[in-house]
Amino acid sequence: MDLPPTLLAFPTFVLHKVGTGSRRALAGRLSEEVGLSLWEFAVLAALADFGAAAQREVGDRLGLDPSDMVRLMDGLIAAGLAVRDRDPADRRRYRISLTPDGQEALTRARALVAEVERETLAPLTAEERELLHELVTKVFTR
Amino acid sequence: MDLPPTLLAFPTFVLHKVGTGSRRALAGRLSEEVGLSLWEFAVLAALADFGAAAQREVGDRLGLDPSDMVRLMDGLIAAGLAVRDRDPADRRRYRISLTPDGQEALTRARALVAEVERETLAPLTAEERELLHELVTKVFTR
DNA sequence: CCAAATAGTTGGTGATAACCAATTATTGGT
DNA sequence: ACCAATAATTGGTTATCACCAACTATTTGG
Repeated sequence: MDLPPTLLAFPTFVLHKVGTGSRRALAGRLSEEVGLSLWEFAVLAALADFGAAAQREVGDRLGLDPSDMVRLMDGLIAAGLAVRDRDPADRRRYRISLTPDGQEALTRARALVAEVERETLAPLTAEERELLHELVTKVFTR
Repeated sequence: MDLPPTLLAFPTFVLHKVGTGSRRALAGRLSEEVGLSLWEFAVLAALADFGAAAQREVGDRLGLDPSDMVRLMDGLIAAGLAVRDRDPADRRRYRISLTPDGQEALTRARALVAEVERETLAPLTAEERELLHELVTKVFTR
């Protein structure tokens, strides 16, 4: 694959290529080695970071449609990684929380993500990785 | 959308978010303002950068399946942006080349991409944009 | 109390990506 | 001359993404 200089001259083009490449690699290994999809990992991370929450709330935070959230949670619950309890104070809502298995899966996933990321960013020094992180974060939180 | 710190702590996660975000923005404006898809833009760029070539060759360079390449070229030819001539030296191959209209569309597309990119990377200084470009290029050409 | 809003669920849609197999026309190697 | 390889084409598949409408159950504001 020998891409045209015209495209490679655009930072965002290369950025997107790197982004999708690393996402693909990560999705594959996360699925194989921990049995999680990227979205499932994101939900577990949200539950760990923000604590138990309504299904809607987690979806909103991740930018996920409520209908997609239902199906995602179905999977996590079937896998025993999360539980869905009705919020007694408002019985429309659930209180989604991590099970011990979910905590453990998240821990393993986190380590794997870090590992795959180290591999992806191997061409960079530690300072460069940090710098890259800062730059994209600055763009992202525009 | 309030993403979990666990995810934001991964450079590649933020990178991917920025990549897809800018791609979405670019695809929309390129379609509206120049009438090109991103793949069509890529093909025009390849033709301009590498000169007339066989359909297969352009597809290989861009990492595009031959069957998808056929359908993409059908569109460009119908729009009058490229022409498909049989290579007289090997009549299995085409010689794909840009028409004047194709050249002109590419010029406008290039300018638009640069403009959208400036908007996307607005939070960065010129030096930071250059640095970001270098860093992602280093990762990409692992 | 009643209407409107909210949480969750179900069952979709349309776009795109990234393939793959089979076929036809043509060429190159031996 | 013949066979294998190549270029292009056709007609698919599978997965994911990012939605949307309609519905039920429940709560809240006026």
